[in-house]
Amino acid sequence: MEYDFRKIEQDWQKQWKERKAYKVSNDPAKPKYYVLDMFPYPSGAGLHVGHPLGYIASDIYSRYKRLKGFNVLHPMGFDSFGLPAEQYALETGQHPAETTKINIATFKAQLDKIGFSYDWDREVWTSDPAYYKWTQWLFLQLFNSYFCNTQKKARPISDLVNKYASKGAKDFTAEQWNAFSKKEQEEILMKRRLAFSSFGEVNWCEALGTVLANDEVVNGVSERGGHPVVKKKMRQWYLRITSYADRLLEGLEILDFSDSMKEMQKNWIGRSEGAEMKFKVHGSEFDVEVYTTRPDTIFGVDFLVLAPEHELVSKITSIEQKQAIDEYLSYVKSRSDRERMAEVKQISGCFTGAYALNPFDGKQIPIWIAEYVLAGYGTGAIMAVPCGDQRDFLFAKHFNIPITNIIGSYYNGEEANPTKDAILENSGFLNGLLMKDAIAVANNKIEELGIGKRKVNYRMRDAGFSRQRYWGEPFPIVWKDGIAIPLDEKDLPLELPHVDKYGPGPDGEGPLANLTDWVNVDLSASTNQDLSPSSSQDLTANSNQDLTLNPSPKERGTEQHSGYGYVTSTAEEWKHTIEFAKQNRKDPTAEEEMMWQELRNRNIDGYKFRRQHPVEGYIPDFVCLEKKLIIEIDGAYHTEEEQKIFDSAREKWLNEYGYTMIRFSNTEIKNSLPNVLKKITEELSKDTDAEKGTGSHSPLLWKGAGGEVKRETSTMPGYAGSSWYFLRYMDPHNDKTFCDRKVSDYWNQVDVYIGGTEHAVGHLLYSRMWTKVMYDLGLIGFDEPFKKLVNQGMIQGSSRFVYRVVVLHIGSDEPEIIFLSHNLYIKWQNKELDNQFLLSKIIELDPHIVSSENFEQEEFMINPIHVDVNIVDGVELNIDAFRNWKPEYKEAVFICEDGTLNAPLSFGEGLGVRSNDAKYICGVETEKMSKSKYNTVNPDDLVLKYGADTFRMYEMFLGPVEASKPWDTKGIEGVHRFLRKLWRLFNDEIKGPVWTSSAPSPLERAGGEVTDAELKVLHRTIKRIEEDTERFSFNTAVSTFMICVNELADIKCHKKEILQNVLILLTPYAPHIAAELWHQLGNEGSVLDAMFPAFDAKYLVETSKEYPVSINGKLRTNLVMELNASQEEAEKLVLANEVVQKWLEGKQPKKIIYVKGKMLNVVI
RNA sequence: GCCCAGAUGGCGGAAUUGGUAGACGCAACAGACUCAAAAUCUGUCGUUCGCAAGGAUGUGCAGGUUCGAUUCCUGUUCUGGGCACCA
Repeated sequence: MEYDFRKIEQDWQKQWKERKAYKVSNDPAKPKYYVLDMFPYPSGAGLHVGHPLGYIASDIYSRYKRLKGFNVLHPMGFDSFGLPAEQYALETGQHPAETTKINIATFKAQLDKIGFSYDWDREVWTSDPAYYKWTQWLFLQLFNSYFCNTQKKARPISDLVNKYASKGAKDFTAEQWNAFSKKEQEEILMKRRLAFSSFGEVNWCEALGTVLANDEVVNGVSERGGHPVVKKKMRQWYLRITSYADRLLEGLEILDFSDSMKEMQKNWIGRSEGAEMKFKVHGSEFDVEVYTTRPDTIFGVDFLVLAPEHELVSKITSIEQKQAIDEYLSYVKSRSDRERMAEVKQISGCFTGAYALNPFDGKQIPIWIAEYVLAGYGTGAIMAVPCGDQRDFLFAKHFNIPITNIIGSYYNGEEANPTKDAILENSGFLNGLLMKDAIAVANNKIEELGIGKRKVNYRMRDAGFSRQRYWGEPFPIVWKDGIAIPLDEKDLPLELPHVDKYGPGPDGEGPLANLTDWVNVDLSASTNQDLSPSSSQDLTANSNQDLTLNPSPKERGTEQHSGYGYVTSTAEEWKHTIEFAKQNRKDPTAEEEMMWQELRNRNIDGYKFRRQHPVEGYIPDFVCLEKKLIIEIDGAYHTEEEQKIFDSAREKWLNEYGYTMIRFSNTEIKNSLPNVLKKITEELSKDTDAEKGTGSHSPLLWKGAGGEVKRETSTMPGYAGSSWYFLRYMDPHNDKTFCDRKVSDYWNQVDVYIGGTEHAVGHLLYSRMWTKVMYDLGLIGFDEPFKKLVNQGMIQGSSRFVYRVVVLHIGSDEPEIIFLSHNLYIKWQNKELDNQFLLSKIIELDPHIVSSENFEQEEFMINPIHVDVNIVDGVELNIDAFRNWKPEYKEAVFICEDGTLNAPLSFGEGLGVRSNDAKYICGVETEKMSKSKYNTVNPDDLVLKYGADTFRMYEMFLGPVEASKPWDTKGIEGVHRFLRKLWRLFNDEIKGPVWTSSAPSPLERAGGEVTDAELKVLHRTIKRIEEDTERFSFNTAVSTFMICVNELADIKCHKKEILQNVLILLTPYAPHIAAELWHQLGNEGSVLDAMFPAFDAKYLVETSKEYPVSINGKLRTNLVMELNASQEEAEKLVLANEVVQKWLEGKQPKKIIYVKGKMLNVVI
């Protein structure tokens, strides 16, 4: 009987499905074990052999745990929101929901063929509304929580509100709090929420009108189209992960993650201890605050460096340096942080013309700006100590800044020395101190003088949580009066509306912004009638403050508000504003009217202006929204001192939102209108909207500021759904809560989590943070999601090449398509093979070609071309398959390894294969697996050809799970042979089963009593398989199985008592064949639930051993003796040994080392 | 640039606390069976000297510790991975 794996696998898969063999119940009576894979993103390309590696490993482990008696949760689902589906939709117009569905179906079909033990009843998709309802709900928990710095944990924001209302805070009293407008209160609360909204920089591409991900930006231009990309500030959502920095760091210590993984996370969090310190700017009111980890070097500071984006840059730059600084800023603008970090060696910077004063000795220190200082870290400014920091050193050298040496001979003038072991010199009160000790002394002094304080900094920043994209979870947030209001829980899920176009919305918003009907929330339709933040209902928001609202020049009042002059924020105020705007339009001054006629009629440079159009709570005279240019005409109303203050406050406010303001006097309008228009044109041509300033127009605040209720149009990023999915598997169908607490208490942490290293800092950190928040809020009972993490390595592609010979300027019309075999190509490259050889081959192919006179002068080029790895057997090309591969290769001619030609029959006789040795050998290179390199291998093909069991075992046999390795299909035969050999222990391929249930007794069936030798093989195998499986060493486990089967075959063991135990061991690895043979043996129950055989050491006990005997550490011979021989006995035997005697040459050994059970070493 | 991991035959890899380097498999070679092929089985298989017995040498490179180092230490070269809008 043959091993018909196709039938066997189909039958068993069908049976398991029908019997729900993988159904998992939440059974608290049994011990639990949770094995989880990182769920895949269902890409359109389907699976290649690299994907299942981790899945097979986890499947083996969970099946193994099941045999060990655990209730094993081993689910699978899909991370089905994401950019590729949206990109595909943009290109093809197909809705992501549709393509996602199709892709998932393909994935599942492919996975099922491999025979995984998933309970598909627990499948989750992140893009399923029933799932993302709870993603949105959890987002709201984050939104409604803050991080309590005393308790170091998340608490409901209502606690904070109560505290503010009763006790106030550092910056305000309870009375002040209660007097704040609702908007002011909300702004303060927003600064504490764990999910919060704020302005942040994004990669903005003007040409595409959209925000781009970092990897969509290459060298400052968009990956698609190559359009310029700049940094732009936009309102974004964030998670306050920085609050959890310390806990995320501490948590690592108890986790069973690889060191490199922990290191990556530590590095990412990037905790550093240091001090913040203020330097006075000479002759100005400003201070530069720097962050340093080395306050001990304070007397070595030779200059300060600000990040180019630092807010002080414009304020302290001297008139002489202004142009240089502006030029430098525009150079910096288009470069991303990553580029800036990548090109550290390129030194650039610019002197601001300003000087700071060293707080200790009053020394004047030049202030520079340079891109090596990043705005986002520390204070965005550093004190540069060239003798101690290499970057500062190079900078100083490059710009000829004198260097102060404070470390004596430790500094050699050639490079900086970051030592902490030097005794300080030239360092005022720190002189004579060891640097290490001086740090604390300096810190104390800084704090004592009140010029700074100790400060812990983190490289990690708060996690950007919004994307201006379509295919993600919509935020359960609406905006009203500039306040973010969460939807009520009963309005969840907020379903992603259907769109027809996937292009960006206006002003850099996502595609959802195009859906006007969806964005504008109809209040009457909402169940959340009052639309107030649910957790701050006890807010005694004082929104009816007696503010004079008119922001127009004419009736501007005198009260200040928010420190900016007037801000229109409440609906009530907004109504007034709009009324005023209308009024103003009807009642323009003569100058305004003149200006309007020009602006409207001229339509300057194609830009459209509006007059009396409300912007950010103000009504400017004229505004070009596209360019964010505001034109104000100073009328008779702007003479008073107070008005001037308001004007500047207003300008400041508007600048923060990215607006530029130019002012003209009425006289200018009347007398020199052409000049005015020229100025406007200049202003318009200056720089684009996007390149402008650090502030920016905020579409969201803007849209929601008008009293209307507008939906948030951003969507959540990919990691939103994946941050908590491991909990949903536990209780996937619960529509009352995200996961019942009882259920999560039972399944608890994921015991083993398997996935790639690419998620080391993204998904894993976010997921850990969410878990901690959920724990703090009492939603779950553990604060780390994954107990143990196993990283599967990448499987690389193994590319194959053919070498095409190209003859330049050949006389013939149609050049022949000729390929040169690999080793000949190498010889040709090394000039060991000349063109004459190639020539002779071409002449052999087509004698007529000789007529071409200049032929001997022709030049040759040989191009390596990727060839489909699937039509290459090892390195030998399947020539016929190649000719059929692509139409242009139909008539391909090969110069084979032995130099003979292989041409298609149509070329005439004598040009076919000349000998058996005429093989075409391909070149090999290891590269990333990708379609374009024709090196992908589809698991389906392999399963079809060899079966799922072979495929599973072969993937494991390739090498350690954690290691990256190239795929090579060739070796799969060996594993397949092993399974067939196993099969033959049970079945004679001709005579049929070795063992049949009709035979009278087990002993007769298989030839007698079980022998010690057989038991020894079995128990050694049990021991090794158990150990190897436990430590995820699946490759050695497979080899153990091979050894076991080889040995059983050698001793001709066909006994049920032995073999059925082997089958149980094998079940996790090759479930189908194990089930089939288990069944053939006449066993009743399922092998899936068999009991893992117990290892008994007594079968492995040995009494004697063949000890290796070394002389001076070099192995010379072996010696059989009692395993537990004493030192004396051993020495006696060793000295009596012939070989040892020979090496001793009559001398006495200096020493005889005897390690019991290991070896013997004679030292001469 | 910074951080991390790795380097063992023709190839994938094994060697679990320092103790017989190369398990297991692929490829290759020789042989058996066969008209032949496939399948299967047997043997050889790091390099090198030698008819052999047996030696020398060998885990990226250069050193060190040790009776003994793939394993520990120092330096060095190379390769792979990561460095926040990625599946």
